[in-house]
Amino acid sequence: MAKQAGTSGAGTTEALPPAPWQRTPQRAARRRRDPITQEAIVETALRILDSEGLEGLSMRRVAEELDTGAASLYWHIGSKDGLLDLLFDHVIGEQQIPDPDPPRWQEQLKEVARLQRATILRHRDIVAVSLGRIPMGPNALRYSERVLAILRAGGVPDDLAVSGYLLLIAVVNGFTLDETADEQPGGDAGGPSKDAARDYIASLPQAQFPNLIAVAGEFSAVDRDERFELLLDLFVGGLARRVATDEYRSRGRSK
Amino acid sequence: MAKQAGTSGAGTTEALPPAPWQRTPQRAARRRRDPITQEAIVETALRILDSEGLEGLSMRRVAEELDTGAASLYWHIGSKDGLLDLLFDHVIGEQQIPDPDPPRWQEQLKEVARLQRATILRHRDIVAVSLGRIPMGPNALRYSERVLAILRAGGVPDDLAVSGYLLLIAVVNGFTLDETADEQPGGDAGGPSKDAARDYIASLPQAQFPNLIAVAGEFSAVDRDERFELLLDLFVGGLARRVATDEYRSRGRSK
DNA sequence: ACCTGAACACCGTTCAAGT
DNA sequence: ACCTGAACACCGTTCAAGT
Repeated sequence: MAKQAGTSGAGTTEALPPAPWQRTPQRAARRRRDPITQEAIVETALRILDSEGLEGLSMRRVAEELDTGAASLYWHIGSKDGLLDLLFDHVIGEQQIPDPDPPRWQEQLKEVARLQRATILRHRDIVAVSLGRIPMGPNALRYSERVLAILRAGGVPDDLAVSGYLLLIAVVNGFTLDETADEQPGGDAGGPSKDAARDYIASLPQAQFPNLIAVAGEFSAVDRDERFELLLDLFVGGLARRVATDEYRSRGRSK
Repeated sequence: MAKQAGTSGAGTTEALPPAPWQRTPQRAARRRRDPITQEAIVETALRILDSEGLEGLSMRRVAEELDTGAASLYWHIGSKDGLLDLLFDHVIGEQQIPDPDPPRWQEQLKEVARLQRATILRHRDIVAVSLGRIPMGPNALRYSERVLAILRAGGVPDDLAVSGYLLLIAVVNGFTLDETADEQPGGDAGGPSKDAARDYIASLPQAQFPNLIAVAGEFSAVDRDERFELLLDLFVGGLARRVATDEYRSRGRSK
């Protein structure tokens, strides 16, 4: 709580070399280096998001990590909301979408979905950041381009390609949103909530909740990876069948 | 910005009857009545959520609407987070799930999804509230019970019923989450972002974004209701086919 | 061109004190 | 049992001022 000299202080110690007996706090080597680029701000923000969650991500916290005051950030980014825009696009850029391999478009689409899920699980609170944001940054555009390439190369007609693309990312978002709600606490070992929920359901009045009680065991029986694959099967399978149906219909009509 | 006398004031006007020439601000009649029940707090919070969004929903704002200070709320609710729990469950309670009609289970499941979407669109920011929350309140349990009843009465085996139920609400959440991102501004007439996005995409370098540009028109062509119905078809259709497959497989194995 | 300290108008929450 | 004012430790953002 007390101010540590030379850590977040006023800069009066700048000219002094570090006294050799002071235990240097690990990253002290950076010390007033790299002149606060926009990129450095985004990377710092992402690190804080991962380690402390969206709650812990404040301008003051980012600034502290960069050895400055919060006000200094506003020359590089317009606002916290603007920073979150950059953060969102940065994370989208982490996904490496493969080149189209037409006969494998269904499997490739599933790969895209698995990649999205993995990215969200790696940066759990990013889905909260994405909430009110339309993905329109440079990385988001490249991402869209490459996913659409897979669908169109696979022979999916344009209207279904767009709807399928938009629905897929929305659906994966929904799944992981639900999934990340389960274990909020940062370093909590084991999950009390999953089994606790099952026990709680089992203790409910039988007369009022016959169905819920009957299936209580199933809530924790299927694991999440399996459930995710089921979702992909339902969705991508349905999309493929739709493509086939439309092809059949338009062939029948034109010939 | 200036304080209006007698509207959010300190309560010194309590004994005075309302002067007949003052235009009474519609609900001024309440005036220091009902002794701040938990329910009143929740309802006030929901009204603020709807009119001003989650951003505008602060303890102080809720208290103001109830003619008190923020501190007074803490005797009735544990914390703001606790209030959001109550708010979430309250909104879930708005959904009226029909009694099972076994042969119509697929259509009924779609109805459940449409109801969920309508509820979210009626309280747009509720999806942000639901973010880290596991639906375990009394209304959520009743809701789960009734949806599961529809699935099981329809002959869906327990494991698929649970997965199907969980996936459906997640998927609808994802869809509406995406949908509500488009027009954030409160009373904005017309949507600039939809067409603006299309125009922006059209202005991109052809060489880098051939697919995105080719389908630019499709982004705004299909309307949201239609896209939502497509999602329901893909999902519920897929689930039904899965049920049939499993039935066939288990019959084949046992006989 | 880039950074800073101090201030403004907010937050959620606590706590001693009132009735 | 219920409510209150004042305070605490935070926010995002602005702005005059420094180099």
